[in-house]
Amino acid sequence: MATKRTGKHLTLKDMIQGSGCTPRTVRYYERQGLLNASRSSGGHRLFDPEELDRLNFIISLREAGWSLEEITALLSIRSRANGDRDACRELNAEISTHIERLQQKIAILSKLQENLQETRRFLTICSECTGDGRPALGCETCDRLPEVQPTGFRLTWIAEGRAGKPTFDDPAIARGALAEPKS
Amino acid sequence: MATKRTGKHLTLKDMIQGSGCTPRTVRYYERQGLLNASRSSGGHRLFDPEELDRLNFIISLREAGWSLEEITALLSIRSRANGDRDACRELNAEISTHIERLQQKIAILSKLQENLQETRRFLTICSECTGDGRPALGCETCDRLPEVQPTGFRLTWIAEGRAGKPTFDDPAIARGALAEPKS
DNA sequence: TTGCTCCTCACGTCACGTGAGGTGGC
DNA sequence: TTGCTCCTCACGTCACGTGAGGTGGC
Repeated sequence: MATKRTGKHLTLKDMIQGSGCTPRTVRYYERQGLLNASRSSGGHRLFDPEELDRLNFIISLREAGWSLEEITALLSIRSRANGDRDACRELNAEISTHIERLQQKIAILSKLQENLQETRRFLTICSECTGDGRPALGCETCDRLPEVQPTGFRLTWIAEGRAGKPTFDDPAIARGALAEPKS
Repeated sequence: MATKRTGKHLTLKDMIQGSGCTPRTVRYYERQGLLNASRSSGGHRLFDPEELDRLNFIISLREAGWSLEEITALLSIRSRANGDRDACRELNAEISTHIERLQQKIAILSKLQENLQETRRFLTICSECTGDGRPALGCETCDRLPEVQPTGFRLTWIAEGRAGKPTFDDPAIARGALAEPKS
């Protein structure tokens, strides 16, 4: 990486390139006190290299759903505590609850992932649909589909496809009473 | 679950209890067209049981970082497409990119989780700190800590603990020139 | 000197939160 | 009738986005 340096400092651009976030976000975090920056003679922000690690840490905590206020609190535990013994205990407790929340979130996302993968598998069945064995009222009782269906499939496909309209453009269906204008 | 029913419909309360979100969120989603509701004679919202599944699906997609606009688009692909053949292809593609994004996000959160778990392990070392072998300027060069440290630890502990102040309340340190008022 | 980047207002937006004041329904 | 829940404004907030108009620095 060709990180342009002003002395040993990073510019706004370095921060952007090293984190993938927007300039606005970096400026915002600095104003909120989450990042520290000195200024060049022309007023440009100059960041200590460590601030990039800090930025990336903040970004992943944000991704995990933490608010900026919670992140600020986490980062300032040691400097605001009554001595290091307390700080160590407090930080340990705080991080433990963060880990728990994180595990719950990962569990939710993993479930969603399975749901979507199953949905895709079901759509593969539908992509080979010929219209045979499917009643005129839609896919709801199609005998090519397993009875137990993932929510994603039910909500994006089954529920959106009823209202009595024919589904695939199979001639046997298109000839029926419910034929619709085709594109 | 004692879901109170008005006929076969769910009330706002049922939706709240079945999803864990706030009333405001349910109302907001309905106004945005993400949920459907009929009304009782007194103007209270009545939801079809399927709307609760829809709500929970929306919530997990939100948790995964999707915008309401993206969710709306995903849910309406079939009803807005030029026929089901197209809809099936489009939905499949859309879900595939969603799965990819989701996997990336899960990877980021898993890394963060490891980072925090490692940080906690390091803090355990610090909780047994006696002050021996640690220089007066802080923990930066403490020989009880491995050289390679997780970012979480460096940012919440090391970086917040320098500025030349003594760290643990060890008498040998407290006697030094940099002693601070203790609580 | 030219380009690209940076700067600060200042208003906009997304996804809700939070009262304020009034009504529904067991 | 009493309590609890529901309703609709309407303004607030969090974490930024998006120009507008002007300057810095290789």
